Amino acid sequence: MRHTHSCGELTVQHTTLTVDLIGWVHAKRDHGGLLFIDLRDRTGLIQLVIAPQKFPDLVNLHPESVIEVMGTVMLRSTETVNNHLQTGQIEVSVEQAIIHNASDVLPFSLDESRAENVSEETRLTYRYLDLRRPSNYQRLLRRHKIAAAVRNYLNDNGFLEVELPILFKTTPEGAREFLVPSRVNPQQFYALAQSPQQYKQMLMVAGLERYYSIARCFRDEDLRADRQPEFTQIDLEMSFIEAEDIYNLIEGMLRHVWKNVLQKDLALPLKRMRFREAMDRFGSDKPDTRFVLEIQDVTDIFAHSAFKVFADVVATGGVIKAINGKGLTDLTQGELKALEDSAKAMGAKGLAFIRVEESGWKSPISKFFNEEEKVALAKALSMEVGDVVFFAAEKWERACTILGRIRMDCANLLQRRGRLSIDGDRFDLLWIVDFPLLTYDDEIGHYVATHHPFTAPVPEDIGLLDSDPHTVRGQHYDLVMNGVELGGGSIRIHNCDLQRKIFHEILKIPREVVEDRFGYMLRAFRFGAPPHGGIALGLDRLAAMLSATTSIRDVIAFPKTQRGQDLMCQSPSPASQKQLRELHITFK
RNA sequence: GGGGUGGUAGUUCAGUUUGGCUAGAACGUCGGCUUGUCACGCCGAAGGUCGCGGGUUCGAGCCCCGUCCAUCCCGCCA
Repeated sequence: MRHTHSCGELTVQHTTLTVDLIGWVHAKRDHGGLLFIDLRDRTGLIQLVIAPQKFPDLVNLHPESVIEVMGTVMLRSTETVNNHLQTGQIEVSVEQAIIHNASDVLPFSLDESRAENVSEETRLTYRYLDLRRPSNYQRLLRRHKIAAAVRNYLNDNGFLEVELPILFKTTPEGAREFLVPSRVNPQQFYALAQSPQQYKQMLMVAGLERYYSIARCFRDEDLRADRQPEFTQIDLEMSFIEAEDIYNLIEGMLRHVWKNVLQKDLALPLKRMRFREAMDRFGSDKPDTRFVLEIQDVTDIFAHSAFKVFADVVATGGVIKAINGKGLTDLTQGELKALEDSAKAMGAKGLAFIRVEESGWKSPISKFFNEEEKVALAKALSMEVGDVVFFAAEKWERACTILGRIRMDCANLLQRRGRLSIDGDRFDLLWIVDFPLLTYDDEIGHYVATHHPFTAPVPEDIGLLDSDPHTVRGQHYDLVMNGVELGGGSIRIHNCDLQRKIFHEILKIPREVVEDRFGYMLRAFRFGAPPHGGIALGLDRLAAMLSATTSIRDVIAFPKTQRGQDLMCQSPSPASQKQLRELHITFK
């Protein structure tokens, strides 16, 4: 390498030294008889002092040009020291300069305060420029450190890193897949792996005992702020273990990451919460427990109410849930409307409410309540003047999720009013456990796997598979942080007969489909399959949250837009007729 | 597949409510000046397919219909 130092590493100790630096022109200040250039590389900035008459070419350079300079490190005079700059006590007096690449005028400013506001569309089109911003570099650096800490920890705990195939086969259940036509097998397709799930289970049968990979996964579903068509999982699987072993391992791994990346101690063990409790109290299977605002069940109060709407719901097996938006009686009409829209988006018909004001309750429904009901309700929800209470009267799960959404909306409103503050570096981690193994799907008329069909039932519930399938608990666990699902895993089925029963009798997958898609797996389970289980954590989400950003696009080098396009290289793009012919693809 | 928000100069936005003069501002760019700045400063100039297509109108950035793109959410994500 030709340069002697990085820009950011220079200090007063280098004074009088002759150095060779190379980097980008971060900023240029032309004073006519004197020229300043801030030279930048990934380590930081250093001010160059230049006599413009000696280097006329430097005067007309655009920012982001790449130059190399040789010069002497000088101590700045006290009145010219810049305390905002790491290297602000020194500067380099330039004696020689080479322009390696004069930049065109930039399509947008890379100045942090301005670039933040530039549309993502523009920034993604010129992603290689956007990534030059120090904040973006820091995010990729942090992601790298997380991955490195994870690898170190797992390596030290007896894990083998194994790369598993990305070209897999289509599976009947699960997410929509990307199909890849096979040239040498006409009319046959691979599917890009949604996850290494089945391969890693085969590794356990193969006797590896402990496997991990930082695995790329592909799902052809619609995108969100925290969803990309390709994403990365910290994927691992272990043999001869129980759920407790996974909790211990992952908690240790997280502590290692927190220590190495954030220089913080993570308090262990992590809390655990049953699925049922998470739904009842927070209206979500990924509860944000950083603030209270809990949901209350008021079904009993209104079981025999004169208010027909509530009584009817209870009579048909539904529940009445309520949440107290503490101190939000100053809701504007617009905010109330927005809450109503939220509720409707979650499947509610409307959003009943009570405003608790000095003059009494203001509500479209409270006139139907009798005194006894009002007293009980006020007590159950600790209603005080200034509060607003919202209701959901629905089937249990829907009532929970509606108010779960309202809870998050209320928290946002309270934050905007400055009445609720959530510490930016607070991380509430917890395990969600005791999920139901199966969920009944009304549309198709039978049960589907709540997570995936390989999840083992809790042993003492296996007998209920035939009689009460909905009560069977799965040995599944989700890891949740600040209301975001960081990952999930389970103890797997390793018994051929049980796996077959789940496929055939419970999930009603036709016999020939099972044979075609999972036949190899069932066969493997007849040759000494060890008890095993594992987990997958979303690296993108983890990196995003540890970088204090809500969009995983911020921690992915080259993310795709909501329509799955890469704006920089313009993919996807049409294929040539020749390629299509070779792949045996014809369009009508 | 559905709903919300947005698209005006290179960038970020105002202008759309109530259709009406040559569509503005800041930053950037270009030219000039400037030896201690670090968001340098001062003077001047250029820069527009108002996303695209159609319609209404004497007249459309603004109203109507369609469409494309971005983004957020619902569905979906075993």
